Amino acid sequence: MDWKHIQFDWNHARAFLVVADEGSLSAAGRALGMSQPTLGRQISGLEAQLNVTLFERVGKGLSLTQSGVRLYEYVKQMADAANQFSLVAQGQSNDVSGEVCISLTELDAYFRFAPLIAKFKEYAPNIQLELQVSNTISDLKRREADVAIRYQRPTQPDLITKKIGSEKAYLYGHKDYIKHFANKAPKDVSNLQLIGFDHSDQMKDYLVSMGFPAHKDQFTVICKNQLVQLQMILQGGALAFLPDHIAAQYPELEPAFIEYFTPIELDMWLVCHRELHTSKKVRLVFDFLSEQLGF
Amino acid sequence: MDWKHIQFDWNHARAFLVVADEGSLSAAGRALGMSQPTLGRQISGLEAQLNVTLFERVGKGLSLTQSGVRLYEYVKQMADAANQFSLVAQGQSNDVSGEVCISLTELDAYFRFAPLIAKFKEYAPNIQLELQVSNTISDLKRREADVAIRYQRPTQPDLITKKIGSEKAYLYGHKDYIKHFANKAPKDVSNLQLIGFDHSDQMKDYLVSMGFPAHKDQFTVICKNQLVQLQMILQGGALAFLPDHIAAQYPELEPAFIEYFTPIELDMWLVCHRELHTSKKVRLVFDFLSEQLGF
DNA sequence: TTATATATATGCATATTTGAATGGCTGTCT
DNA sequence: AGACAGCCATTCAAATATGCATATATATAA
Repeated sequence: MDWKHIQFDWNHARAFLVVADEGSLSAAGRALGMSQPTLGRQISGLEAQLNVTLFERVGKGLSLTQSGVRLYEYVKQMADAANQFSLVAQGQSNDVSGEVCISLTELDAYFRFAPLIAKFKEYAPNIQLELQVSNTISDLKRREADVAIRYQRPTQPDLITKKIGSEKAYLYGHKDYIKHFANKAPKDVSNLQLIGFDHSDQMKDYLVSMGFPAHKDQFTVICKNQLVQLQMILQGGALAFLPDHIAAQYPELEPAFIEYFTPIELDMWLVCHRELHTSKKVRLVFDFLSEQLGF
Repeated sequence: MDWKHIQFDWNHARAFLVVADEGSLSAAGRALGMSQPTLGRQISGLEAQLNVTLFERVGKGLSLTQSGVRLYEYVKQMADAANQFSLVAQGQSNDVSGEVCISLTELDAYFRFAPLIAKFKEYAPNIQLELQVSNTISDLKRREADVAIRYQRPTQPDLITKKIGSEKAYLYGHKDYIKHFANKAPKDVSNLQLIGFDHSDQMKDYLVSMGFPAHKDQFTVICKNQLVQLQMILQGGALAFLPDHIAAQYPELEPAFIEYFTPIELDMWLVCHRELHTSKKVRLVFDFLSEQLGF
């Protein structure tokens, strides 16, 4: 390997980037927590070492020369890599260790989080995760979980929330079952079997509001566990609500009465205690989920 | 902009890279022109700052930890960008200025070099180029040119040579002209008109060796200037040798007797005085041409 | 085992880099 | 015009990083 081309002072390169972005030595100094003379000397040093004039000193502030503009691109690349480096280093950091508890739904745990665990292990090898898989909303205030994925915007003011996505839910069923009432309107279909979420009338009322004369008797099964619901509709013989990104993974599933319904729109929120957000390990998990699950 | 993630010491990151590549602090010190204790302290400093153990001290030499392996990728990226930075900086350098004389053929000047001048201006704004366009081989020893593109390997020992490509030359002509003797063998075509390069019998002898009974009388025009030759065969009525990459730019040109000839193979050499190669400006031009025209 | 070569770690004198203070310059607002 | 705010350059003492000399550890080979 030939190292002679990387022998210039890399910290000076960083100074160059920040000064170019901030527009002045003073501003760069503030942004970087260094003094203005230091930045000035670093820039001069780099210019001397490279024999290139990077800035034109023009009264108030500096401005990049043409050479500076051309070189900017490459320090930018260095900084991007440095950023990644730092980010990954944070995860590998020895003092980021311990357990973090995540509350999420069965569907998210199964379909969204499970594929990420290998990546997470690389990202933060010293953190152990506890998954609290349920559809009941855990109480972050009582520390039932450190981070939660929710489908309703939390109202408590002392929580940090971040919208990380949105999805649509349709009424899905096995295509063989749906075939029986293809082209029919919901009101013309009798004896349709539904799988309900709980004993509340929420789902029934929603269907009725869409012009579907649903009745309590049609709820063959009531089950909060969405994975079980999914398994049931895969067997055919009943319909249930399912987010479309999950139904898309099963070619045998099809939406029912798609032209009669407006889908249920659900926003996906990442939630965390305000004070926990200052904890390195929790923050790391929060950021990881936000980055991996986000838009 | 948020700079807090790039606040670690970038020079320490470089130390990390070199130590990882060289396998030991001492080797890295030698490679980098620094002392072994310095490298050692830089690595320790980085480890302390990131709170990550990068190396395992294992008797003789160090070896990367798992965290080190993961982070290596990113310092590598930093170094790649740093390399680019340095390379471009060299071109922008104020002390790389002056005139450099390039000797090349008309075809290369016209077709290969002309498209590069804007890029070269960016690459080295302070260098002025003089092009010596001719097909006679300039004498680099007498400083008739600083850099030359040649199609014969130079034999003088005090020249730096680098093979930067190879091309094939066929006998080309306008397709309307070639139509007249389509499917005929060269020996069955009488009165074919050729454009010769000089008064030597080189071209004639080559054609004869290929089973083409060429005769001196058939050389309508003798002209060393290849651009003029090209212009003439574009008018139709004669054939001339032309590198295929140039003929490819003119759809109206077609190779003649392609199945009866093995093409002339030409290697393209970049040549430069051995002592001139230590001159920054000449070296820069040499490297630029090598990179831009090379394979 | 012992000698050797090569590695890392440490103490210390020296060289370099840094920040606070200061002065000078430029553009802006009243 | 004059006061002011914001910037860069310089000075100098203090903090920091560096290299040399050297002590120590570990493989390899006689």
